[in-house]
Parts: sequence; structure tokens; C-alpha cells
Amino acid sequence: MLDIQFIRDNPETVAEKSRQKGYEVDVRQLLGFDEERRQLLQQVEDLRRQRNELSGQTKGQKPSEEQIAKGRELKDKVAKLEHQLAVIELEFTALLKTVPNMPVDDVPIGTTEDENVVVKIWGEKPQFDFEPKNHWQIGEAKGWIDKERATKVAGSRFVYLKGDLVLLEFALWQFALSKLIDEKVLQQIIKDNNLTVSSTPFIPVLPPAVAKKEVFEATGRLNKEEQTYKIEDEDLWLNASAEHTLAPMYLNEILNEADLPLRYVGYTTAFRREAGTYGKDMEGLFRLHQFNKLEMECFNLPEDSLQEHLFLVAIQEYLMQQLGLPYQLLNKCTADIGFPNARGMDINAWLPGQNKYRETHTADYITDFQTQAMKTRVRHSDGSIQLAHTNDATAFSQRPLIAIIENFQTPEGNVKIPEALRPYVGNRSEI
RNA sequence: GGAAGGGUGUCCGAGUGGUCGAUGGAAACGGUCUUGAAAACCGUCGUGCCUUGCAAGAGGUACCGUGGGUUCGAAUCCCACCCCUUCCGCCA
Repeated sequence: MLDIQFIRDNPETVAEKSRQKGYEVDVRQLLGFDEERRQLLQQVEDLRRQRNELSGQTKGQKPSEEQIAKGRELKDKVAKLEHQLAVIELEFTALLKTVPNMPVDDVPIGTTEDENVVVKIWGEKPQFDFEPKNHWQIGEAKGWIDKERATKVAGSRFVYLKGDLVLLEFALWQFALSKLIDEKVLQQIIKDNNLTVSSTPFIPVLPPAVAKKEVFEATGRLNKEEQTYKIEDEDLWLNASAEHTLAPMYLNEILNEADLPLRYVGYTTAFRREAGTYGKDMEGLFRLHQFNKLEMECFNLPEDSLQEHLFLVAIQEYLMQQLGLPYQLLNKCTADIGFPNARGMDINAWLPGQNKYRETHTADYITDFQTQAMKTRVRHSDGSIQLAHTNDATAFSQRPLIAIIENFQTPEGNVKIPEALRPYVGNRSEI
């Protein structure tokens, strides 16, 4: 949620920046509700004051007939106005929830993802003296990927992942975890990127994979039509990323300044409906209803959060570089950063099988958009209280497996294992 | 899933209809005392929202698991739900 005070102070900016993100927001009506709501609230509170004064007068004694009559009258008035207020509040809140977070200044303005700006290209695209294959051609030949049987069991966009590819996937998690909990590695990344963030290591978490509706909504990520599965007969939704259950971890809590940054790296299976993507990326592992992901989630002081965002991007680059995967880094445009984001960067890995860079990582700069709804705050050492900021970013999903298979394939149809992962696959150099 | 008990502030814990945002204790913070520390003593010590103020602040209101209800008045009574503990059942 965006701060209503900010909207009051900057109505034109809010309308304009929402539009840049592709959302049409009726700011005038929102502020109208806000005004109406506050006036009613004043009246309600005044009546409540009168009621409190009246019941204060009759402490320890029976009230007179007159006082009871007066009380009744107040009660009716309060009830009436409270009802009006509740109606307005509902409309107000509903409209407020349609306002996206405001992009920061260096977010490129654009109307489609094609306007994302490539800010860096890293690594050499591999040169093959044979016709490179798709990951699903290799995967099926190797017996690593079985979509036909998965479709029989669960429908399209599900997969059985088998054999060495499973080992490779677990290698990815273990490799990333080993780096993220290592303060020395983080210090080096900070130094190499001239950042000023703390080197506090990440805490590994296995979070719940479901969240209650109200909590999910607070993350600004509940998107039932396109993305989110609901559990029947329960007030529970399946997460589409560990972010969705990590971010609300400190719901309604006040953190101590001294405890920040709080850094978590969480692993879950993620579920996505992928509505509106019919026929897109139907082959292989690229776009599934169910996939695994290791996600970074950080809670920061407002003044540190942008640096933290850049730090998470630096970590993502480090991880990709350690695997030797060629990629490009994108500063996402207003149309593509997402509803709760103030900024966002993607890493797209080079996929020889598609002859394209495709998304493997996202880093989200959220500011206080989630904590506004989640009421996650920080108490500063001077006692003042402020909303905390959240940042989230992919450590690894399964998609880098695709990049590994396609970039490191051999003429024989095998896959060379990046050095960094070998310790986790029995020190083999090829599978 | 069944039975019983219970959810009160950072924590422990009192409060069963009337100035109760809530007694008391602990922790924390500030101070007195002390060479220093401990102890003792004094003081401070929840959050959201609204109004007002340049601000420090002031005033109001709400919050005792959540949502409803009863009442002139609810932490307290009633209903529903959620969660926790113990026992039973089931179970990776």
C-alpha cells in the first residue's frame, strides 16, 4: 500500500507514475473518499467522547433515567455514523489498494518489457562447432525430463525431473546457500561493487508454502486470476515465491534498529497458474506451474534499502559468474517492474537453445509498500518508529539449470558441470 | 477429529459490568548513592488513527486472539471463528 499522506501531498505525481506503470488510478476519487472518511471519523470520535464522558459520570452508581435516555440517543447516533464510516472505509481502502508503488527516478519509462534497459552484458556466448540442442531435447534424451507422464498425472506445465538433473538442482541450492551464509564472500562482493552495506550473512529458512488471504494481500502479490492457486475450503493460497511468506514474517511487529539488516534466504516450491501464457514456453522447464526457488528477502532501514537492493543484484551477478553463465543485466522499465516495486532489475541468461537471453533472476526494490500494509516497523535507537523496507531477489530458481544444460552441452549430448557445482555432484565434471 | 483448559502491554501476571490503556513484578532506559559495580531508592517506560502546532508538544479516539451481539456503559456477559497447552485418535 502506498502512504495516503504521500498521495494527499502529491496527487498529480501519483496519477502520472501509476500511469507510467500501466495502472489507471482515480486519485481524485480516492482523495474524495479520504476527505469524507476523515470528516466522518471526526464526528464519530466526538460522539464517542460524549459517550465516554457520560459513562464516566455514572461511575459506581446507577445512572438516572435521564442519563440512560441520553446514552441511548448517543448510542443510536454513533451506530449510524459508524456504519456510514465503515462503508466509506471499505471504498477508500479498496481504491487505495489499486495504487501501485511509485517508481524511483532511474527507472526507465516504458510500456512493454521490450523497453527494459540492458545495463550490462557479462560473459561470452559459447561457440559450438555443432548444432546446439534445446535443454528439453537433451533432458529428454538423458531421461532427466518427463513431461508426458507428468501431464498424465497433473496436467500441462508439470514435470518429472529425474536422475542427474535432480542432483544438479540440489547442487545449485547447496552452492548458493554456502555462499550466502559466508560473511567473507559477502564482504568481497561488497568490496568489489563499492557498496556500503553491512556484511551480515543470510539466515537459511524453509518457510510455509501457503499464506492466508489477508497476509498474502499485504505483500501486494496476491494475483488470483493470473498467478495464485487457492486451496479449496481453506483461507489459504499457495505461494508463488518464498518471498510471499518471508516478507510477512514480521507482520505487526516492531524490529530494533540494531537487529537490521535482517537477511533471509528461503527455499520453497512455488506455484503459479500462468494464466494468459497459453501456448508460450510450453516445452521444457522454462515455464511451469510448479517449480523450486531459493529466494533472498531482506528487512532494512529506509536509508539502507536502495543499497541493499543493489547488493542483492551484485550477489545475483556473483552467483551467475561463479557458474560461468553468460547473462545480461536489465534495469526494468515502469511497465515491467511490478505493482509493489519502486525499481527492479532482471538477469537474463543466455540460452543457446533459444538463441536468446531469458529471465533467470529478478531483484525487487519495494521500499515501504509492503510494510505499510504489514505494519512491519523499526524502532530507532532514539525511540522513534518508522516503517521498515523490504527487498527481495532470486538467488536461484530452476531456470539456471536450463542455462547450464544449454551453454555447457557437449557434441555427445552431455553437459559439463561448472566447477563451483562439482563438489555437490560427486566431483563429476560431466553428466 | 474428540475432551478439558487457556489467549491481557517486551516478558510474567492481576483484573468477571462503571475513568481500566488496564494493579503488581521483571526487563530496559535515565537519575541518586558508590572509587567502580551490585543492591537500594526516585523517575521514565505500548501502538495505530484523527485534530491542532513550524516544532517540542497538546487534545481526542481505538485497540485486552479475531469478528459479531447484549448494555446507558464491556478486558469482564453472550455467539461464531482462529490459535495455544494437555490427554486421546491419526500421522511424515
